[in-house]
Amino acid sequence: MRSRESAALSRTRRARREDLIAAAIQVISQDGYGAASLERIAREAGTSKGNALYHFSSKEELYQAVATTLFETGAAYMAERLRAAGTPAERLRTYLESNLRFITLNAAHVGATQRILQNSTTVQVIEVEDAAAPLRRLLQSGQDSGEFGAFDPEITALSIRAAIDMAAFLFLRHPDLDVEHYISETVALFLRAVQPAPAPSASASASAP
Amino acid sequence: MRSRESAALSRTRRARREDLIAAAIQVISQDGYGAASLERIAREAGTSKGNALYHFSSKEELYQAVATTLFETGAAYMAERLRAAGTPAERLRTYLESNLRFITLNAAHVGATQRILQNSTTVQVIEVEDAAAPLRRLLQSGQDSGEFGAFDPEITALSIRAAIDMAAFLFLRHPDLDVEHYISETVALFLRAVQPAPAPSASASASAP
Amino acid sequence: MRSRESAALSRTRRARREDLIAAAIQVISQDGYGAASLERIAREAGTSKGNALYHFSSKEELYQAVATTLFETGAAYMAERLRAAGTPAERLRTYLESNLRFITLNAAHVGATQRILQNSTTVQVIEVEDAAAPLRRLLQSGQDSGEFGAFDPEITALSIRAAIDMAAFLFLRHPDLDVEHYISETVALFLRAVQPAPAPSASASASAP
Amino acid sequence: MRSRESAALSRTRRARREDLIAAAIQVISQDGYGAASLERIAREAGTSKGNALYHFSSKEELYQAVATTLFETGAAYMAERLRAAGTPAERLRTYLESNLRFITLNAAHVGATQRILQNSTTVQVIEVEDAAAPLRRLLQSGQDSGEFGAFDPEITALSIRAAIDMAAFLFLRHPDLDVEHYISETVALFLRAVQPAPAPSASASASAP
DNA sequence: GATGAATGAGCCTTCATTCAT
DNA sequence: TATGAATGAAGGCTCATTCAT
Repeated sequence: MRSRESAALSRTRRARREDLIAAAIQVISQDGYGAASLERIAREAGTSKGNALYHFSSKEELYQAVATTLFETGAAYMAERLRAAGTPAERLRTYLESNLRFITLNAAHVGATQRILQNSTTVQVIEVEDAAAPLRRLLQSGQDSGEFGAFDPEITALSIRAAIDMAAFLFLRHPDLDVEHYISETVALFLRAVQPAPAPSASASASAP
Repeated sequence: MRSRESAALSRTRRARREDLIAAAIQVISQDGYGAASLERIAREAGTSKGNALYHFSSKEELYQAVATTLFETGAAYMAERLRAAGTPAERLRTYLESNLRFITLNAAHVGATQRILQNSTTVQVIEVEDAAAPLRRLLQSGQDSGEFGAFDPEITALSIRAAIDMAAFLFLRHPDLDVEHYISETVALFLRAVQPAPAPSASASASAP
Repeated sequence: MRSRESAALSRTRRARREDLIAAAIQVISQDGYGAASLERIAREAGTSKGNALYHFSSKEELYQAVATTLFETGAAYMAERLRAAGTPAERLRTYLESNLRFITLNAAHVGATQRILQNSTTVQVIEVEDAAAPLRRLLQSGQDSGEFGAFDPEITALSIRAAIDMAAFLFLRHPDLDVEHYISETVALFLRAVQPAPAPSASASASAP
Repeated sequence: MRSRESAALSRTRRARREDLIAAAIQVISQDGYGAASLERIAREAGTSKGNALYHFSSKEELYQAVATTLFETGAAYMAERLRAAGTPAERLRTYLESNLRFITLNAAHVGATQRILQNSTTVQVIEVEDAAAPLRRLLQSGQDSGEFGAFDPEITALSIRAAIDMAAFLFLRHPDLDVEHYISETVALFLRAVQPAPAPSASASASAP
């Protein structure tokens, strides 16, 4: 006779860890990084501080898990969307859309991880490589093909990354934001920015007759 | 004992406060917000924890002073540059240039203040208004005059602010960055982005034969 | 290591709290209110400052517990003694005797609580009502029945309370005092004081011929 | 031309000390013993912490001065009133009246001194002798002359002292108290208490038929 | 797996005291 | 005399971590 309670008690190791990761995200998002003590997080997860340290040998390790799970799910999410090749402009659109949509779906997780990475000295992201590097290569390929205009791809990549990285806090502060509108506007903004300059022909001045 | 250091001893109250503000910026920039204890900051300023609390009645007040001095100097810096009116495009250029140049000149101060505002619950910036509001109005005036294209000025303003706010950490991480190049590229990027769409001439419609 | 002290280790939460309450009483009685630091109290209880704050969330809460336990035991002690009704004189005798005897049995606890109530701004006693009120009513009932003389029951009650409240420090300073003698003398003193004035007969004026 | 300011600046040493003593009394009475820091007291006296320690070499010395001035003025006040001899009953009346009246006139000073003596380990009162001793001798002389009844003079003296010592806090808590009524009632209370037992006349024995 | 108890380090803050001016 | 500046000790409290059960 396996009671429901026994099912609850036999929670697998993984489930408990996920509870704690979710609790850490929740506490950091709600009360701030500074207020996120192990005691507080464990209580949020419905367990004890001692047990939390049974599943994660240190607080830093729990925070590392928060970051790692985010990058794993994020990478999986975007990998399938970015796989399909296309023109650089299409790939830039897909990159922005998938990034922003993933962030809107995981705003608390993203925001908490950003706080952790900002404040922790030991938590590291696996991809040590500059987060803007893939984007820079994408922009360069667009310039090589003549589809994009002339600009410093490094700096442009950084500006695009800034807009993306800001999104989590934007959505956390304004939960009622129209996500689709925000995404399409941001995509359009940067697509305009990377377009080649219009030929300085008569038609250019024609817009202000 | 230290009677020879009369110069050091005659330090006025203001000088000591400035020392402590500078030390707080330095420690936060160098060792991180979490490592910035009063003891550490006071040592960095060449004084004692007790004396630091003699000049600032609490740690929060010291942090508030870090934020306030930044906004005061920042407002003074940009006020004279933004005073001169001009076309919206010129004003956007000036806004971006003065913001970014001020940040490059005060990267540590800006970065430390951002960390403080993120982590402190009590430190407040005087201008409660949304930091993106003046920018949004600037963009709207450009649209009204027909100089700028059609886009959501709120979202565009947020993206521009994101690029600006990111700059401090960028310069802190990469002190060897070519500041002028970075500024001119960023300005050009967003000026392109707000331009009106080119007239749907033959070359433009060529993409859909 | 300490696995042999299973008795000590199995101490329940309540036992540890009682240890700390007893230690607080001991330290305050012995070294004074000002010297009673949490560190000192915890050492006296055989534990650490951190653990003391694990059992009581603040020093004030520990002090509140010192006061509360005193009033609980005191109320229980006197309730059964005062239950039995009787003439006002008998009830006054019982009130004084039970109060004073309880104090002699708990002099350190009473004295420490008085110091706490004098010095703490937050510790409160449950019975907000004036401590002299029940005594005042007792005196009034004696006057109504004619058993007591004419006097201001409020002021008399205050004087009796003063004698009672002083007792704890008296016994702490003079541990060798004859308790029973002290109690019976104090009872007799105040019983005389509340007696009706003797009839102004010849015999009364005879003492001053 | 001696301006008023110069008069203020040339305050004599004694005047400054008295200011500080008065400020200490005020702060202790108003904010409590625990809140009475040197900084707070000096500010109340209109001077600086450093200057306070110029006039009193330590905080304890200031507190000692608070106690000493009280006992000097108190002794002077009562000496002239107690000088005139009389019957023990008259002297007891005078003792109580002068004590209580002095306390009502100096309630804050008396209360502050009591707090200081309770909390300080070093402040001492000059008359180390038991404060109740003169009273005990007074009571004994009344018993020797047959004017007072049979009771333990030591314990009675302590009860009377308790009523007196409580008076300061009573008046501080209830500033609207009718002082003269309080004094006359208290005097009458203890005069009754020390009277000889009434002769076992018929009316007295009537209570035990 | 899980918990309560316990510890020790570190932090902010208060405060008496010292000292140069 | 008087003050501002500075120091160091001490206190209450938080918290990550350890451990016995």
